[in-house]
Amino acid sequence: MKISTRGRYGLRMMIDIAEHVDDGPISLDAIAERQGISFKYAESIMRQLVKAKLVKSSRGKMGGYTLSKPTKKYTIEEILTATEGDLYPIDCLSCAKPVCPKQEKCKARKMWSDYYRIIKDYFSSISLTSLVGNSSFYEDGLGI
Amino acid sequence: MKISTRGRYGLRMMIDIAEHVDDGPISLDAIAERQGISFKYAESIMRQLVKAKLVKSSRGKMGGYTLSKPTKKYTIEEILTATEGDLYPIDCLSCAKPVCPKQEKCKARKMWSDYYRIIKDYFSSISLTSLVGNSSFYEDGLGI
DNA sequence: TAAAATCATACTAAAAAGGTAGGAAATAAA
DNA sequence: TTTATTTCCTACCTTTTTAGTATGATTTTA
Repeated sequence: MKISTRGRYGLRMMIDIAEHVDDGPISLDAIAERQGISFKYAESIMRQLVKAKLVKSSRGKMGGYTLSKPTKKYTIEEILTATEGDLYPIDCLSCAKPVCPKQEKCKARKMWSDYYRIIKDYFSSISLTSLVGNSSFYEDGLGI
Repeated sequence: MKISTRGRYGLRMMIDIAEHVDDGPISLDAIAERQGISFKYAESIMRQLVKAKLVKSSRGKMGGYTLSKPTKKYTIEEILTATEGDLYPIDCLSCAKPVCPKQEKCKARKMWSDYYRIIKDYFSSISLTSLVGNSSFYEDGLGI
């Protein structure tokens, strides 16, 4: 039930880009440096974010990464899904998986699907803006 | 963000004991057989449940496991906590861990602690009774 | 054209998950 | 009191996932 470093680092990288959104493309070098993540590991996480179309990349000198839409349009749900994979607590809730043979008899399936709905709604309700800069959502000083 | 087999199997084992609560101590052999879990693996999961005082054991011939309180008094939260470990999404929320040096600046801590509260409350609100037999909570036929 | 940047593939080490093995200790029934 | 049945305990093994590294190709702008 723990989130992995990919999810945590991915979120921090998105926050980092959002906080430098006015500076043009942000190089991975700068992001990895600021976030204290190795360049190579950050690179592999960034690839997931690009693949999920959450960030746009520009190559070559002066290149880097930029958000593909306004900060406030991002939800934490889509960022976590891109980096962690789906948020299902159990694989058998996924459409992609073959139907569990015990599904009809399974006494906990509804509990898990309700749980999934709750956490998905929760993360969908929080925008990236909430985690950026002096956000009101976090004005109590609690802090990833 | 996935639950492990220990959590899922542990829950099924608790349901199994609850469904045979009137039959005296239930042998692990019978539980493992019915649940399709290897005896040895079930044994190691059961040890956690005993340690957490969720079930009582009686040794020797005719021995086995029994609930240590009425079925309806169990919450899913305590069963998952016993088998999965704590439900924290990130370790730094745990009191047992040293305080994170970035805690004051951390922009996501409140998001994670709110998340923890939500899922803890959710699982605390569901009793084991809900998952046993022809329960009303699951009368729609959805099924672990 | 050279430096700075992303892109792509493959590999490795450490940790966690999942599962086994063998036997000791306790207890109730024969 | 013996024997079969049962839980208890420690240690170990295998597989999968996580976390991170290495090497080099490709693209682009100054």
